[in-house]
Amino acid sequence: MANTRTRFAPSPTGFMHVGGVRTALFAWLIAKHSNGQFILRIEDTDKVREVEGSEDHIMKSLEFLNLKWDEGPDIGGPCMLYRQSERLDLYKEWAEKLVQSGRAYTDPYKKEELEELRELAKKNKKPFLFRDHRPEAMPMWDGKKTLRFKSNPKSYTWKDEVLGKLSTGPEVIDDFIIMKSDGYPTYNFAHIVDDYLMKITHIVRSQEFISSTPKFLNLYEALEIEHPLFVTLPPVMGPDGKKKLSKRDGAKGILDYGREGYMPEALINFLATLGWNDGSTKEIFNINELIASFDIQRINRAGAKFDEQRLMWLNGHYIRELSLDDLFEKVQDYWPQSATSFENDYKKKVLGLVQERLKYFTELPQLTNFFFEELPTDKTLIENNKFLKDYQKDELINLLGQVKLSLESSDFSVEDLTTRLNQLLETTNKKPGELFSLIRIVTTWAPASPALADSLAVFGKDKTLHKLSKAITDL
RNA sequence: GGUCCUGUCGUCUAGUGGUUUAGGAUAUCUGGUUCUCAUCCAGAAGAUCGCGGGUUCGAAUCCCGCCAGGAUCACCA
Repeated sequence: MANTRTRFAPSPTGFMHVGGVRTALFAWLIAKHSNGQFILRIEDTDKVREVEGSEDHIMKSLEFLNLKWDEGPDIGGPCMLYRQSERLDLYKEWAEKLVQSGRAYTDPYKKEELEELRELAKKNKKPFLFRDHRPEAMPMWDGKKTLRFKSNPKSYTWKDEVLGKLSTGPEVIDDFIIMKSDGYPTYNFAHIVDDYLMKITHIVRSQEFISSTPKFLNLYEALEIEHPLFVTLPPVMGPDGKKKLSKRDGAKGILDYGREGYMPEALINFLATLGWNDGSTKEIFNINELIASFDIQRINRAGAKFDEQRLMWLNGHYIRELSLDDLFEKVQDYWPQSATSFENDYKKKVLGLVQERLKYFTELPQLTNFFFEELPTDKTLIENNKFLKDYQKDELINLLGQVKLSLESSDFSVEDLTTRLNQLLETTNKKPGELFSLIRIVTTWAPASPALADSLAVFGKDKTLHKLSKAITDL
């Protein structure tokens, strides 16, 4: 087998959502698994739909996941140019070949004429085929008019590396446009020429291209070139699990997930197992394990839903595996506003307490804000607490008074706080559910917080005592 | 409508004729970890393997039919 070369060939027509990135990842993994090359090619042949900044977004998305391309428009490579708009001469040259061999002809129809023919076919409930209307006289192609491929309709059976044997009849093959009137090639033509010239061995793309594969096969034949292996990926489904994920249903870009605090490692792990598995019960794969075990034969056929729940679990897993210092580095832009004036040491202690409950970084403020600011007194937290709801105000104040008295002589180490809290259980004759709940609530005024002694130790003596005093007055 | 693809717990999936009373993960629920949330541990519930025929001693696995969902039929990729 030749040196494996795969490509990711997006068109710069807007921001790329996670489904596109999944295609890129699979192509990248196939290349890297065989020690081959991964090529980035920009298919910018549609000047009308082109959106400024798309190419940048595509590159940033891949870079975020650390999917490096070996050849591409920014770094070049043996094929020189990796933007289709820069390769127009090549397409013209190849189109000329087809014209000369009688396999391409100038399309004489006006847009309205075609519309009419289509309408007519629809009226007669017959499928429209352009080849039924091939012009008698074929005008010379001057490189500026629309050029159509003269197809040779026939049945095809071909092999897809994922889907296996696929076949269709001649009715799906028609004369299609290969060069547009603006001088640009269509995707249908350009990608075939480029894949050949760039020595691509595997075409990795998703299922929407299955139905056009027969006409590609027809074109490969006319061009007298061999086609690469077809690797058809199952679709990525949206939240309803039925339709393909799309921007309209709120599909996000990979950089959006990055901004929300999802780690590249988690996203890669998630995307890789969306339509692929290694056959074992292994769920967690780092990038090297993926490269080593990725196998085209184990790509699934059925569509897989993009399930954010699962992504969240994976991200939480990767966050927990991080060292505190590494995590601290990564979350530095995600602290609540109120944390700005605090020392790094203090923030690090807080982070240590919430690391195991963090699922993604933008959750950080709601998990930690009470360590940096005083949340408003919320008596419903006490009224709705199953242990505290029947207590009289006086009792609560009395308990807090005892707590304050004991903690005044604590050194606020976790050990000493734990000892004193346990002693208080005995002296007050209360259950942990009652006493600890009360202290936790009045020192944080948050619905949830880390373990009590740990939290108080981070607060420190002054703040804790202040909070207790304030609670005694406020209640 | 034509053509093609797909169909196993809610979700991601294992399974390619017989250690399958269909396994794992996630999500959900319960219990434990001196309070909450989370982690971790233990456990529960959850799939008549899309449906109906057939082949076979035996089928999620092979064959046929049907159904459902999806993709595609552009001077878009």
